[in-house]
Amino acid sequence: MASVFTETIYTLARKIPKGKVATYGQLAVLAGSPGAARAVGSAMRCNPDIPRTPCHRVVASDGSLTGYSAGQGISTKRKMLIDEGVSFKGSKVNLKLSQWKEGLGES
DNA sequence: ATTTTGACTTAAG
DNA sequence: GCTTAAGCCAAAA
Repeated sequence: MASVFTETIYTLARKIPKGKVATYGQLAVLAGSPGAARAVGSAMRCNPDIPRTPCHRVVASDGSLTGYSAGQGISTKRKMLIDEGVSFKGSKVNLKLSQWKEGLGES
């Protein structure tokens, strides 16, 4: 572990509902440090628990699947997202339909 | 404590 | 549309 910031990133990642994805920048804001998108990715790289921290639900601001060295890498990550019901736009995630919105649903 | 790197993001060419 | 450059934040060396 590195710090509470990293821990917050993992917590937020777990809060992402199935079939939805969040961007690094979004998690950074939710973590309390907007602009720390890089730090978020760095923290994810140190991801200690894959099933506990669905880093595959975290994508770039453009919906592009970056990083991820597990399995077949991007291919596996994309497959997992599709399996969860995430809408895809070619090789990228259709953020317009599947980007997670924290707490969206209240009137 | 300082320097380097990195799963990012936005702007410009 | 794709590539290159600069900016930002945090962790690791």
